[in-house]
Amino acid sequence: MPELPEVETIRTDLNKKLKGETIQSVFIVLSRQVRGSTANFKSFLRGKVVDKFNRRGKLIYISFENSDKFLLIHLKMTGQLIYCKGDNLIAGGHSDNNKPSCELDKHTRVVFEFKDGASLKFNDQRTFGYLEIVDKNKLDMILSKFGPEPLKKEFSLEYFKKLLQARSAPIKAVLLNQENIAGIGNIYADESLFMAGILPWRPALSLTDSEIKKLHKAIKDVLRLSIKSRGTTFNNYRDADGNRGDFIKKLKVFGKNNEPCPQCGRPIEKNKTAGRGTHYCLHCQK
DNA sequence: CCTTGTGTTCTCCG
DNA sequence: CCGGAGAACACAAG
Repeated sequence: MPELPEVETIRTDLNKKLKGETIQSVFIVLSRQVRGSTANFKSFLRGKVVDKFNRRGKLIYISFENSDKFLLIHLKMTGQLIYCKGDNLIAGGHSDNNKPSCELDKHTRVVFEFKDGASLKFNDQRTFGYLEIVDKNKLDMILSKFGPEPLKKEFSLEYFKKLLQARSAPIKAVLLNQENIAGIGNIYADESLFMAGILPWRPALSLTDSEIKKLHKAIKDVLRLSIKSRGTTFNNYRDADGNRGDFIKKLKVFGKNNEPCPQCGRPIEKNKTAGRGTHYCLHCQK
C-alpha cells in the first residue's frame, strides 16, 4: 500500500538513478496496465531523456527533456518500481525482439530499458496500477483535483479547520479523500488519528479546535517520520532497490489488532470505518 | 470471504 | 428537480 511516504521514497531514489538517462525501449508484459495504445506508448518513450521524477499525492509523473508530455505511474495497492543495473541481463534482450533485457519477476508487467544498461521494472501483483502518457492539459486537469500536499505550506491549519467544519463524514473518511489532502491512505490515517487521540469515526465537524490542531500536527509528523524510515512495508511495498521500509517498526496501531496499546497497554481494536479496516485504542482515543 | 486506492454510481437531504 | 455530500459498489488476485 504505497502512500505518500512510500511513493516519495521511490520518487527521490529514482530521480537520483535515472535523471538525465535515455530510454532505449519499453517491454510490455501486460498491456492492460498501459492506458491507450501500447504502440504509441512505446514509440513515444523511445529515445526520451528523463527530466525528473515528480510526485503529487500517491501519483508519480515523469517529465522528459524537450517534451510537453508526461508519463503517469500509479502504483495503487501492490505496484512496485524496481531498478536494476548490470546484473541479470539477458543476452540479446530487447523489446524489439520481444525479449526483455533483464530477468523478470513473477509480477513484472512493464520494463523500461535504458541506454546505460539499466532497467526499471513495473511490478504489480493485483494489476490495479496503471501507466499512461498524457499531455500538459490532461496532467494539469488530474493534478488540479488533488487537495494540498500535507507537507507543504498550502496545508495550513486554517485550511484544515475549514475543511472539517462543515463535514458530517467520519474524520477518517475526510483524511482518505485525495481531494481534501493528497497522499494519506489507510496506514497513515489510522496512525495520525492515534497520535492525535481521536477516534476515526468521529464526525469531522465534532472535532474541537485543539483536536484539529493536534491532528494537523500528527499528520505532518507521522508522514515526515515515515519518510525518514523510507516508508512502511506492511506486505508488498518495496523501494526502488527492492528493500523494505522500516517504518513498520514504528507503527502504533495499524495491523496491531489485539496487541497491547503502546501508550496504555489495553488491546488495540479493529473495526470497519469509512469502508476500510481501522485500528484504534478505545482508551487513548476519544 | 477478506484485503485497499480510486473511479463510478447510487441515495439521501435540503 | 438540482447539487452536493456521503455511502456503496466495482475492480483484481491471492
